[in-house]
Amino acid sequence: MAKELKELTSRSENYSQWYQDLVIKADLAENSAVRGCMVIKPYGYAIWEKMQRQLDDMFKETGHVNAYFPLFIPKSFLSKEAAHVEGFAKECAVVTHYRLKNDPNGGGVIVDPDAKLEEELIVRPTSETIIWNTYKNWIQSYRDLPILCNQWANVVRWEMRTRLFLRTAEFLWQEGHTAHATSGEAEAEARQMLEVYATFVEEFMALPVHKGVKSASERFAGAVDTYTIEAMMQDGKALQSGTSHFLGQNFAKAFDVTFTSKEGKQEHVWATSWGVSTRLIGALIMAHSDDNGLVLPPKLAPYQVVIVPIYRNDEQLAQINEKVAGIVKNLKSLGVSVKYDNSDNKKPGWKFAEYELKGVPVRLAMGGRDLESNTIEVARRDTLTKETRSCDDIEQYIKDLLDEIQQNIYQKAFDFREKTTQVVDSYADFKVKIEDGGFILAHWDGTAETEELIKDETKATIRCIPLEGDKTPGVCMVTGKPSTQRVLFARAY
RNA sequence: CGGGGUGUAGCACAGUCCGGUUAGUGUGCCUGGUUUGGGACCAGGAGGUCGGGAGUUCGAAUCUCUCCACCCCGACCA
Repeated sequence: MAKELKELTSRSENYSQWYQDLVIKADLAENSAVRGCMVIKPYGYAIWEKMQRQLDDMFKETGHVNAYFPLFIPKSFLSKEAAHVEGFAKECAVVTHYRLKNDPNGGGVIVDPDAKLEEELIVRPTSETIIWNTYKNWIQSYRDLPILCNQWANVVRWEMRTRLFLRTAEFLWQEGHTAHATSGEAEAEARQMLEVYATFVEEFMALPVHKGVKSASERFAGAVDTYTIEAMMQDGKALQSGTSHFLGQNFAKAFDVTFTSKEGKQEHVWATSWGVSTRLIGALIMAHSDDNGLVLPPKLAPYQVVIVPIYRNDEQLAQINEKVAGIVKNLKSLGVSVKYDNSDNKKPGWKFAEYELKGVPVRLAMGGRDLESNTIEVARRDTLTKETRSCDDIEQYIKDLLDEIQQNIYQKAFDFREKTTQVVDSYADFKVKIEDGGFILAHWDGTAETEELIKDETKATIRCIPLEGDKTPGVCMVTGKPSTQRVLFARAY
């Protein structure tokens, strides 16, 4: 079994340190020379690429197309939607000049004071404003609708405190921005994309989520309704993993985007926006990994299988190379991504530890003994178990095993979530149970005051008002006033 | 932005309180050899603006001021 990894803090010892260590040791990302901004390293970026490819396919399947809008937003645009500016103003990077010059006092380069911009540019924290300013010109008639655009981009939010993947000043994401003729159609779009996100996170990230709607105070700045998927991390804190907003006519009104309806009337356009970010990588890490390192679900692992040869001399290596080549070929033809690591500058033991740390779902090892007996050693990352099997039909076995691992990782996360979800009826009980971590289902009177009180006293927030599950009415655990259904509480990232 | 901590070789750290030879240790790296079924061993070698700047001093990794970065706990947030 794996030796205790040097320098990887255990989860029980210090969960955030474990997370931090893991991101670095598994070579996913590192802090950069720029405050709050990370360098995503090749292995981490490979995971993002897998996520992107899958999500992009799902967006295309639901009728969306990709486009690209500017990084910079004129300052005046941001202030057109009152709630929006209120929500983002405090965390915007601002471009004020367009030129540098040599310091006449010899101190390198300085900002040229003569190159001040007439109007400052905001580095986008999100693109609703620049996009709706653009859509204004694209939309005249109901025939121009719907517009179903997505963009893959980077955005900047000047956060006070950052953590690799979970919260960085710059992050990568996709943002969908759609325009519709009717409220119902926009609402359906927002709900559809929430489903797309939930499907992606559950099926590919192997992470169960609660779908729901945000309370007013947790709503996106400028939205009428914010839909969310909420996942549970191993330390008992919830992570908002994707959001889809029904924006009503707020942005259409702010940017004066109207169309002529079939009936010949001028109407404001209805909108949605929806996004997921590199934060998902943080969720992936925190949900499944263990004290030995990453555990990646096969569907998102940069490579699903790694093969390590064990040999005493060049002749034996040549024999193993030949034997493994056939297996690699067959695995690839079954659609399995595989890396054969026969590099001579690392020892097998080192490779075992390394790929375990990097979360490769299946590791195969072939040595002299296996050559003799036509066998191969199969090691699972999720259970850390090993078995020796015949090479006959090993490829199909591996393919099936990958499905099983995907399922097992999901099941483990699901069981954990269920185990850590509690139903609570009294506020006194809530205050006790919230200390256990996990989700709490409780009745709430629907007011911001009660929500605020709970947050102040317990640090727990309403993650969402679930769309599915028990809808039985009751009474608020704090005020005793009527409640239409239980809502989902947790402490959150 | 408030409180706390850290910054010395690629990485992890000691040395700082109490200023004084040539700044150490582990690991990693390079060379040679032996090894290879869970992070190998021996021998030799290279590698440092002690986070940046200013100051005190005959002398600063060490004292003072200042700036910067990172981590932890808060407030804010995807």
